[in-house]
Amino acid sequence: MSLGMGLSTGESRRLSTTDMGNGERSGSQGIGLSMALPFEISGDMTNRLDCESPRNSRASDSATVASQFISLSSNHRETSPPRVTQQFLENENRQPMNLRNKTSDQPTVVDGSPPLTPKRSSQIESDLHNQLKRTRNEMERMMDENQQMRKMLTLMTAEYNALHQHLLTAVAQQQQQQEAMKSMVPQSTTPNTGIGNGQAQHASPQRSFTEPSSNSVASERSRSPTPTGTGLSRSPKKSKVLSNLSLKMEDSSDGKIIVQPVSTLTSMDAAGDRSPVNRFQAYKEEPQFQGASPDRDHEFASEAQDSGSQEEPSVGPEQSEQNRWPPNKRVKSVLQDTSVRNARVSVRTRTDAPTMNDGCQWRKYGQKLAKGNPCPRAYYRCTVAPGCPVRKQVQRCAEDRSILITTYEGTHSHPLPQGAVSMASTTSAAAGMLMSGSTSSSDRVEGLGPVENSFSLGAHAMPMISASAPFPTITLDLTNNPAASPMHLDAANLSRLPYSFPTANGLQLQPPSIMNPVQSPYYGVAKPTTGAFQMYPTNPLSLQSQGGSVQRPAHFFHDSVTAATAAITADPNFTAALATAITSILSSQTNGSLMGSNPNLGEALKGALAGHGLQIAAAKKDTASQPL
DNA sequence: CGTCTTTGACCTGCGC
DNA sequence: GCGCAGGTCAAAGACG
Repeated sequence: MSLGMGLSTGESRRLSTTDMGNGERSGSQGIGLSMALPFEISGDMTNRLDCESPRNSRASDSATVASQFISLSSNHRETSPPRVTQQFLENENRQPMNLRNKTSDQPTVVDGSPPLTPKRSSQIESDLHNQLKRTRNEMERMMDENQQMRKMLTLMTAEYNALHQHLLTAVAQQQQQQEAMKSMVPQSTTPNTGIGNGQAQHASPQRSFTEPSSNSVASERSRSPTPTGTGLSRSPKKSKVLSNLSLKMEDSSDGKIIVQPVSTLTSMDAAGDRSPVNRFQAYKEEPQFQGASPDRDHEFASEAQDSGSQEEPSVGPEQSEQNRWPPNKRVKSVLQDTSVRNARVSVRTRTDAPTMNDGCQWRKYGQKLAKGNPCPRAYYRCTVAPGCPVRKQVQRCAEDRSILITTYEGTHSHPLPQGAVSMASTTSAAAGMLMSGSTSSSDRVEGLGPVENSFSLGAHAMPMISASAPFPTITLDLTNNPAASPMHLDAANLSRLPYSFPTANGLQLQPPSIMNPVQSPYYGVAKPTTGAFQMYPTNPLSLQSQGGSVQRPAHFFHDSVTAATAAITADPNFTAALATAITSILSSQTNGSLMGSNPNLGEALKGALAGHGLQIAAAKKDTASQPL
């Protein structure tokens, strides 16, 4: 910002004073200050003339003032309008001289000079009268100038304020971008957001946004007697290194972070034939950020040498690299930002089964009694692939023990089994949306305290983004579907569900054709408020947070489709998640599920989405999908 | 015998 | 610094 823009009146005074040369400042501080600021000139001069002229019309003073003003004006020609200065100089030079002549005459009377004749006296009187008249005119003109200057000052002040606001806004935006970048940097290296069936891509060593795709050494340890050495121990050093790593990546990023949904393919074979999973990928516009970052790789490689764990022959290079990382450290150090690390997707289902059959294989590695819940919490690790970092926690709801709460965390580093794709893609989309967090406008969730990555939630908002934990959690509540209670929820059944997809924006998502406020567990009304959405629940039972501590009133808000449409189209993250969820639904077409029984539904959905600029990825899991 | 589960101990972060 | 709670480890036992 230039100096002129940032100058308030006070600053002008200060800077102008310091701008002055020493000579000018030494003898005329008071005047100098007023002279230095062009906007103050008229007022000060008016006062000075008003006071000094009648009372003490000493020519020397006036001459001094004039000379001072000359010197000061020459020092502030940038800020003093030349026209005013020039006029003032002319008048000022003229006046003192006249006054001096007049005053110099007075002593002659006292000193016994020749007495004034009446003619001369009247002449002097008329001169004085003229002088007074001229001075008054000058004063009026100066006052006009003063007014104009003040107007200018007002305008400049307004301009300054506007620019200042711009500056503040720009700074705030820059900070937000940096924050977003911070949270997106891990994603940029890990397109496999959430628990989707993303497979590590060779082109870009990837790490989960929740944890950096560790090949769980601990898991390997349990299977192999080979000691993994000191690398397994929790080491603060690694945390610091990785913390620096994040910063490093951030610092080196000058370009613009782009967050966009990316639909990639995962493969069951080595070539990479993958099922469609919608993922949010933040990447730099610079190509190197889409791939491996040399610096990052170097960091990882050097650290990996320290850990000294073994490399799984069957896994890819990036995975083997990850193998060398103690899983705990990767979770807690790479992702220093709480909005980035440990994003979770919680699925609430009503089932009697001990765990939800989501198509994956899990190995229980721990059980703990959590406070406030008599039901123990079980910890599972994905065992589909040896190094898969995905973990899940299974716990029954304290209030309703028929409800099973399954919380997923991490990214599968392997192709998912056929039956796990639907769940994975859904939770992946939810996690991706959660991590995108673009519409965060509220820091608090009702009754849940501060949220790192919460979303717009009004007084009656539904905290589907759970903030009870220090990790951002998105909850997919599937408990209120009558058909789902009780039911054994497997992947196929999940696909058949009339989707109740509470998004990170708090907008309940359901396929349009089944979005029925009566039948559906939720009826979400999207309200585009300041770029975010508010969700108004209709069924309190469906609103149990994971902690079960939030009681929310049931409200029916039958808003217009227009509002929902506007809300949907306003948020690219939501649209992406919407497309993903629907894609997941459509993918079940091949299984003869909901969509299969309603062949027109798919086309209707596609048409509806196309109307919003969305495309539906290929439904078949083994075929390539199109980017959303 | 290999794999999985159980469970007490340990580690870490956080609040006071 | 201490205690608490969540999360993880890893030895021991169970099971096929």
